[in-house]
Amino acid sequence: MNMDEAAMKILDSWSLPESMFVEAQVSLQSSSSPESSMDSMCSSPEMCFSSGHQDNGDFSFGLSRRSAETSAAHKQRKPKMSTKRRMKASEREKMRMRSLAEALHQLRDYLPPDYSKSGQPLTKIQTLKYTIEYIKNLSDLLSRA
DNA sequence: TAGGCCATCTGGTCCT
DNA sequence: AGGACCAGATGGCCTA
Repeated sequence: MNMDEAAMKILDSWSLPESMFVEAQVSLQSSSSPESSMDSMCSSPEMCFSSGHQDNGDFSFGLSRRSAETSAAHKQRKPKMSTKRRMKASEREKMRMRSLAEALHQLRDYLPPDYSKSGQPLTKIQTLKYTIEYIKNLSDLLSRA
């Protein structure tokens, strides 16, 4: 396989300006002002995004480390959080997940269009997987240069 | 209609 | 004590 071709392919799509970083930071900031932004951005879950779908999910991380702990913990109940504290925690969690989603959306913009051939936007998982692949390709390229 | 994706809520642990 | 993080549950939307 011709390395120059590969290089051109990758580098051609590596055309996002630095301003993307600025934009990213601005939007992250704007989405992190708690009360004000919380429902202006998404008054309901469905309003937020409904991105395209194309599953390919053979994702098997070792994610079950807590199952044993939690089942044990169920037996020894902690006193419940106060409603106020629970609500605050929910808000924070919502913001945290939104900034995560926002970051993923931005990350998606950095991937070459080749990765979304279907014309539909990449899912979160696809974005992560393709990003890994993309970085691998770039590293490979650099190491051979 | 089933299945995938997503946002949100919740209760748990860990850390400061 | 309270914030951050995590994972399971839930319900809505969308597409094949």
